[in-house]
Amino acid sequence: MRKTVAPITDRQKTILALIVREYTETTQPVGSKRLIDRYSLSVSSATVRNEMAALTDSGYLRQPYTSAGRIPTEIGYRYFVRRLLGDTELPMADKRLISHQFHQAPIDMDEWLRLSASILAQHSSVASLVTTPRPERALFKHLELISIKDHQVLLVLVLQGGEVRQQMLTLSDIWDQTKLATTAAEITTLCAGMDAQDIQLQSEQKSDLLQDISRLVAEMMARADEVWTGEIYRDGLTNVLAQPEFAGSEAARPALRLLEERGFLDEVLAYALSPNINGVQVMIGGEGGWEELRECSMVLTRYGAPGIAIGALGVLGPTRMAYGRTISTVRYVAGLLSELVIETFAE
Amino acid sequence: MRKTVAPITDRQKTILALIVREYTETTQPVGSKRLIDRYSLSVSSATVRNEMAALTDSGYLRQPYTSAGRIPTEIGYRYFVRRLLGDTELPMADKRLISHQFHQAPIDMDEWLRLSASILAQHSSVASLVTTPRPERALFKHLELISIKDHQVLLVLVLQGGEVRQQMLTLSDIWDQTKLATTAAEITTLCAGMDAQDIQLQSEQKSDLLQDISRLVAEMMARADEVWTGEIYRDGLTNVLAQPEFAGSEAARPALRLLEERGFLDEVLAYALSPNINGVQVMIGGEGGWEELRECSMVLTRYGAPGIAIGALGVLGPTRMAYGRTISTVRYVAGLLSELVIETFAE
DNA sequence: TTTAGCACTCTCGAGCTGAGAGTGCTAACA
DNA sequence: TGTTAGCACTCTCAGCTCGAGAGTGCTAAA
Repeated sequence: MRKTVAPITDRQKTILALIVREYTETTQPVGSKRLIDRYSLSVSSATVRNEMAALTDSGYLRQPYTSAGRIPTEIGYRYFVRRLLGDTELPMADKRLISHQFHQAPIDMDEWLRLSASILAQHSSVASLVTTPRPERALFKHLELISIKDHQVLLVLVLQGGEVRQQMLTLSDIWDQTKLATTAAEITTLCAGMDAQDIQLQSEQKSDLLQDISRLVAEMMARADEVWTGEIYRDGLTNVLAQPEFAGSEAARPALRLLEERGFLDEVLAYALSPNINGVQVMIGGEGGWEELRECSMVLTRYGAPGIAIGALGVLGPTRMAYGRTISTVRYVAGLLSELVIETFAE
Repeated sequence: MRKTVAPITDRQKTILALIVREYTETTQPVGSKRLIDRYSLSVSSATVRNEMAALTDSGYLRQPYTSAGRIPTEIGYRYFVRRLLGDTELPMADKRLISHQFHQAPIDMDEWLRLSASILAQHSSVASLVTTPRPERALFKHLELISIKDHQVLLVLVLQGGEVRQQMLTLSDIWDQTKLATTAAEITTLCAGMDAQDIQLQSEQKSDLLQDISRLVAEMMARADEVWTGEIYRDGLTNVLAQPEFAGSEAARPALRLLEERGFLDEVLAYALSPNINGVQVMIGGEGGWEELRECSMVLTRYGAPGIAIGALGVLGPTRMAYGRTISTVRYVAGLLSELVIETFAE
């Protein structure tokens, strides 16, 4: 037997895993008797009790009150997810179901994202979160200037990957549509494939309208790199409220409130999208440092393809959530969306 | 004394109004004693009791249980809102506060709408709902075709008013960017200012690429008329949960669930936008026929300017809501947004 | 028509209680 | 030395009673 950081025997691992499983199913503190009744263990309840006492000492379990059953602590959940859970695959039946829903939807990225959020929410009874995909770095594709009225001009900027950004602007002089079109075409040719910085540099050598516009374009692209102005699809917020541990309590409200706040979402998304993070991330009990999420966990991942377009998706639910199922669902949906992104945006 | 449809004396009106007011403030059934204690009435509690009994018989009030105080019925609320409330103005201080928040925000319609939702939610402690503005009927402004890769073409359609719609399409033949640009310019010239139907008709006289594209454009515009693909900004969903009558109960969940459902939102918006409806609409206790909203009310209105662009905004809260304050807030925010729409979109 | 008085009704929270679940400890056992 | 049976003990929870309090409707007098 090798030493680990947290000394925990194999039997204790088994018991911890069973308690997590039982607790996520029943929402009730798990006692030694119930455990051996339901999982035909080859030891007696007294032995289980000893092991449970040991796990409690080590911090993996806790008792809500003296002489009640045990429930996992955050540490317990973390150990379970990172060491005991392994890589669970979504059952074939579920995969087929989800894939079917995907392929009968209309061919429209918006609809796919909405659907993804809905599937995640329903499949795991949690709140879900899906962003639009976009290139890691905004690259210029096309510019259009459309005269609206007098000094008012609509600037339509198309980025590589097909993201469209528009902005209304007021020019100091009046230009006719022909002049605007020529300018737009000129910039389109000059800036093809450039990023915000390149365009910024280049704009300094120009003059007049050309300079103003291309500087503005650079600004818009810089903003596109920083702030996620894309839509964020949410679903199943009320699922969280339906969880028994939140019934009749106020505990879920701050967590849901967080999902309405742009600042929080931006931080979470920035984390999920940071390039040094790979695979599905699980944040248990507000690990990230949000007090409001104490009784919640998040399962997050990136989707898409580097160099083409990436987005983030994830799920927020009670700490007591079916991690195996949720993680594999998140992973599977991310996989499907990645395929769609590649199909749609591949250059 | 003249006969009315609902025979109700002036004193009964006063008492009904006071009960609504007191109940919305305290969330407690209102008794005769409390009423005369707090509002120095010139009659005794016994008289009030008699009037309350009469109002109960007529259906304006009800008792949650025998010998408790009274609370307004839906009928009571409706009578209050339509006959007793009058046109309340938002206090000057509130107006200034809101207007200030508006004018220090960045000049961007998206931000304004988000802000409106946030203001509505905070100001009345309810859930809010704000749509993007758009023309009553989609009118063609400009078309752009951008070659993405091989057969893939990005179609960018600009509608009058500046709404931008994009769609990726796959053509059977490969066309270079020059040809695409020429085609787009041609359609832009031919279809300027037309609506979906005109373009549909006209497309029949053309051939090939021109016909395919303009037919597609007509389709997109027809869809723009029917379905609200614009964003819907929501805020304050958790405010509703914070209301005491929903604390520890499941009653608010179905109502919030409804706000996540596109079908419901489309119906509500269609109602708020229907041209024969004017001013602020109040729907009390799920008047529209949604069972889930039994304990909720909605305050809805249209904003914008006919012929330019219109949108809808509103609020969902408990039946026991501060109608005066809410209605005037909704009206005021709609007014501000209308101004912004006119400034931004005026032709 | 209004009012004072009064008996009556109902809720709500506090306090009590027994059942039940689960524990930790001890001592016997393999 | 690890495992197990037995047992006394602890704590929650649902159900109960009960009295205070709020509010009513009725009656009879002003």
